[in-house]
Amino acid sequence: MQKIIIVEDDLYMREELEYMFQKEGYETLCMDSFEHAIDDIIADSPELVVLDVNLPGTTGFEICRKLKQRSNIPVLILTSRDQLKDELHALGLGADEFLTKPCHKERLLARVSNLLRHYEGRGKLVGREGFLLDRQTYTLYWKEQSVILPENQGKILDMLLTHWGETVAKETLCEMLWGTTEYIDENALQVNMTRLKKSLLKLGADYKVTAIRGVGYKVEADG
Amino acid sequence: MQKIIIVEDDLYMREELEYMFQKEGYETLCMDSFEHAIDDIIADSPELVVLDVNLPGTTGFEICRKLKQRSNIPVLILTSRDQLKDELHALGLGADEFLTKPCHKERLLARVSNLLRHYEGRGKLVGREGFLLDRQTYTLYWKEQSVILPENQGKILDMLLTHWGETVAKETLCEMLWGTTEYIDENALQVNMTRLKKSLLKLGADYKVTAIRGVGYKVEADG
DNA sequence: TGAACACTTACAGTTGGTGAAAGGGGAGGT
DNA sequence: ACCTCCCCTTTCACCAACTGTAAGTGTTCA
Repeated sequence: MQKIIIVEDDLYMREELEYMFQKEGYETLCMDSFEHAIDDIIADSPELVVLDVNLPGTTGFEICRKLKQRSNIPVLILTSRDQLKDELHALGLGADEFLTKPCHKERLLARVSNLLRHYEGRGKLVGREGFLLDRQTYTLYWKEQSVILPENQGKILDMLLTHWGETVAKETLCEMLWGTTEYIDENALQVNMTRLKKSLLKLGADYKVTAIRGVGYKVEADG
Repeated sequence: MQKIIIVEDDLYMREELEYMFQKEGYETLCMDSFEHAIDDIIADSPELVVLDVNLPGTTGFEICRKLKQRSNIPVLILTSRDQLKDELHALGLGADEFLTKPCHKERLLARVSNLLRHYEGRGKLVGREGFLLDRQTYTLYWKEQSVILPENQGKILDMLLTHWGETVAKETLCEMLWGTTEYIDENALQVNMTRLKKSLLKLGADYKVTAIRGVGYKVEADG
């Protein structure tokens, strides 16, 4: 079942949305604490996030921006301010849809289903805008190009992308690839790293894999 | 450069849209004949199609429906009728965006760029909604699943999908695969067909490949 | 019933991913 | 300056997957 996370502080609105989505067959989850919203949402990896703009202590715009930096989860922004500049701002931040309250129930549901349709069938993707990896097939998408990575390179890149910004320990990578931390063949890992780097280079992507001496590896913007 | 096809019968509106898109850096192409619109659009394979609803002899809805049956090209429907039911109808037909005229220039451009962003990095896809093939990697997407097809199976399915509904001659398929019509090894084609069928079956897709005795093959809905 | 035509299976050749091994290169510390 | 880890790179042999050939079975239609 497709899961929708609703981030909204107004209780009445929240319950109305939840009822509406559940009646349509979606699984819903509401958030009323906004401190660790980003991490919570990513950990839950829903099919869609519905964000209110006016939230105590933060804004939907801010959550949207941070969320889009670290994931590819679809975002719908819902607000009572129907200013054009809000809509442009939201779309500029990477929001996928922008609707104003009050909104016809049918329109909201149609737009939600439209949004989910766009993301459906793509498998689960990780990465940033324009640099995405299909976790099922290890197909890497970059600027109109798509390349299939061999299994090991795909697994490594998957792990690195889900921990964007962090350094992933060599032990973690070895365990994921071969299921063992005891006898670690670091050489095999290095060879696969070389191959992954070569793949990224050949693709011309603006991202590269960097070694952190004595610790592990991480991905970062190139140049 | 990203190409946008504008289907609009009103000359003034057409030129205004064309000017706006060109100023923004898009390549534009206008259509004023609507008889072979579908085939022309697919042959041109633009990054986006902007459709007016009221057209002489047909409607934007009709073009959208037919286009979506045979391709995955993004469609934006632009109309002066701002009825909710039109919007629901458009989205129901598979349109990706629906806007009403008159529309703020900024809003239109923001929505267009939003739409293009969604399709970017997916490579070129053929097929129907929910049953799509990446022509670069031969990755087949079906209901949250994604599978990589071997080159030959991919090429065959690509050819069959781009000619949805039609029967593709065995000679055509052989020529595409091996570049020869003279010495046709039909057996090799049959073996690859068997393998493709098995792949589709394994995936559980609602589509199958059928042989047309003495002619060739085609894809159709299963069951 | 017979003759095309389509389907299926088995097999061997080729290609491409994989880890082992070994040598080269660079950063950091003494 | 030198030495020592650690990381990078290349080469080689093994293995899995894709491919066409071949041969045999099943199906359709006159």
